[in-house]
Amino acid sequence: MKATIKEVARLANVSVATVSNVLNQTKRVSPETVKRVEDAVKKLNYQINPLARNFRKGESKLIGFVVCDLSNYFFQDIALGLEKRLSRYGYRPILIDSKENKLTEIENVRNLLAGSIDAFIIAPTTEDCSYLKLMLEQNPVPVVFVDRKPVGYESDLVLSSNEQGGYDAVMHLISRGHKDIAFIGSRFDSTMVERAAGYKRALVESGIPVNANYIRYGEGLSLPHKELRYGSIYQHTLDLVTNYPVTALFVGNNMATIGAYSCLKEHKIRVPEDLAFITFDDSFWLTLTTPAISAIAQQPEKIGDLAGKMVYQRLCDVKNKVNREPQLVRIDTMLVARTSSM
Amino acid sequence: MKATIKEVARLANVSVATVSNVLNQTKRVSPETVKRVEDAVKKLNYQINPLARNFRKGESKLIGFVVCDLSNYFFQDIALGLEKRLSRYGYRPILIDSKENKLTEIENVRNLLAGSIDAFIIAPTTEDCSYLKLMLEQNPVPVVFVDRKPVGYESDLVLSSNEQGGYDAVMHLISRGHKDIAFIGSRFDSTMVERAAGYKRALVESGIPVNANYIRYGEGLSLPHKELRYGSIYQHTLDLVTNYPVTALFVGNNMATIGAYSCLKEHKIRVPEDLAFITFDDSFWLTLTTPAISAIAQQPEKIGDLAGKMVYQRLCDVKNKVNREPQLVRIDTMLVARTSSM
DNA sequence: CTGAAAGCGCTTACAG
DNA sequence: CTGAAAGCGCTTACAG
Repeated sequence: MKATIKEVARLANVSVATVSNVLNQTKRVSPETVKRVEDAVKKLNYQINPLARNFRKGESKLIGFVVCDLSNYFFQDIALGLEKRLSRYGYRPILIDSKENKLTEIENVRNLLAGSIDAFIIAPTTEDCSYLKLMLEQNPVPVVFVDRKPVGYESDLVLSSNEQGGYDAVMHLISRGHKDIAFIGSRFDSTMVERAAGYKRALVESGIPVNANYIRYGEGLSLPHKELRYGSIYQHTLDLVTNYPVTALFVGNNMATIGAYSCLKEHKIRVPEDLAFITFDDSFWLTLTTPAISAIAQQPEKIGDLAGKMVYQRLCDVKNKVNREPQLVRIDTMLVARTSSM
Repeated sequence: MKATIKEVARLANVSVATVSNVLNQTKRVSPETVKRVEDAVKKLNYQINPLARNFRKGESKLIGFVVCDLSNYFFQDIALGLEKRLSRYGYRPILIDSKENKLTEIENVRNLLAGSIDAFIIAPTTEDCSYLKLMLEQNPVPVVFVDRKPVGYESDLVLSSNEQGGYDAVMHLISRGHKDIAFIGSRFDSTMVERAAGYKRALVESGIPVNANYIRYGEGLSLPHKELRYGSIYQHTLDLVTNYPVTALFVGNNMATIGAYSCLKEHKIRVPEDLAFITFDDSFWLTLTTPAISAIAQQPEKIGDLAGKMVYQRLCDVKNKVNREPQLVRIDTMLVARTSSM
């Protein structure tokens, strides 16, 4: 059925070693021999058997992308960038959803590891990633983290400029005359804390006192989009607009915006007249709402691209027995001002 | 470093064949021997090397999901259902984006095939899938199609009840008193034609003449969400509301709705007062617009789940040398009426 | 019920 | 520059 390297060798009248060397350009082979081999390959329509090669080389060419919440399209966009980059190197990502559940994440990593993955890219569900120490001890593979900063496991890391993004969002609101500005993060984690830090810096620099009541965090559950709208973000939003004189709201990510904006809509809070609104994460539907929603745009595809680059570098380092310090890279964000904050 | 089956055999004082048989339950082994093997496995923390096993068995446990347009979240939701189902069988999907380009699709299939994929699930970019005949000739693997009906290659197929969904959408509009109802499909393909057929049946059954000017198709390009809004769908929408006395619009899918709804918003067409609106595909953001948008909901996760089931069945059939006719399965849709059509 | 052995299709020191 | 040969870690007839 499918030709093997042996048959190519026979037809070309050379050894399998030579065929392999021609195919992989691992050794110099005389031009005439190369020609004979290539002709035989063409004639037999030979294609290398990757199963055999991977087995032999002890690699799978698969990279596990373990995502805290795949229903968040932000991560799917990261996956797009990742796939594009990895395919250039002959690698493929395996996507797997942790559903914001630490145990699921650990189970996923364990499964992938047992399935002979070559490396990991992880958007962790919680900060504590010390479990990786034990799991990767016997079987060390490179890890690159994205979007959320891990604790307990030192490795490469790609993050957005969260603090600066938060700062830009709030400076924008302040420039529009707002002073009573609230922040709602989707959950209490390093990423949201960074965005809140930018929020605070903008206030402090502008001489506006920071009011602890104005800073909220949700639970960051992985819920179907439909249920999101009645979760804690919705409640925080309602509480803020009902019981506090806030005139502007900065929401920490796209998922939280679903809850917050649903609340404003249902309670007929006029945006921006009653409440100016801006979110982290740009999405196509932010222009289809009335009014269109302002955002601090992240660059998820770029994050994925870079993570792919970095993990490949590590893979090369392993082969070349090079040792480098873990790296932290930040990706810029950009203010996109729309009617909701104008 | 990592223990092999040989070491387990030595420690348990049995042959590697016996260890393999215990591990895979391929043969009866005496309880005492089983115990000895299991103890050895535990002691050495042995894990089977999937690379070796896959090579030996000639399978990769990977299934290629070749998607016409991954930026359409509908397909990402299918992927979610697919992944869940396949993981039960020990398989994993490899996602790959054809970007609505036939050549890219063919190239993707070729690449995956060279990468030793065990089967395909394909959402084809165009109807003509005859290229598969040649490519799978030397290396036949099961194929299941989803969402779009192929021509030139007979295989299993999972589709939504498009005709019925279109019918339901339009009957809903008619029940609200509309007679001048337009349809815009994202592109001219079998799926959109089916939805248009439901549209026509509803009109005919209600004694409303079918007006050819009211039926439009876009180009179905894979564009970034932001550019979609100024494509042909936008133009068709503008033409319809400007030059024809239409009072209701039925849009063929979620992507087209981005273009159509952007147009209505920009031209301040009041929905539903000036124009009632309903789309195919439900999405979370349809409730965040003003007004909320009615939809014929598909069940993408269920489609993915079923496609996974069917492809697995085929894989089993191949092993058991069973031959079955290609199967076509339809998944129900559901009317979700919101303010845009009320 | 158990084991010895062949072999899947490659890659890679090693020898010449 | 080329080839003979070992071997990666399994599974699977086959023999007993």
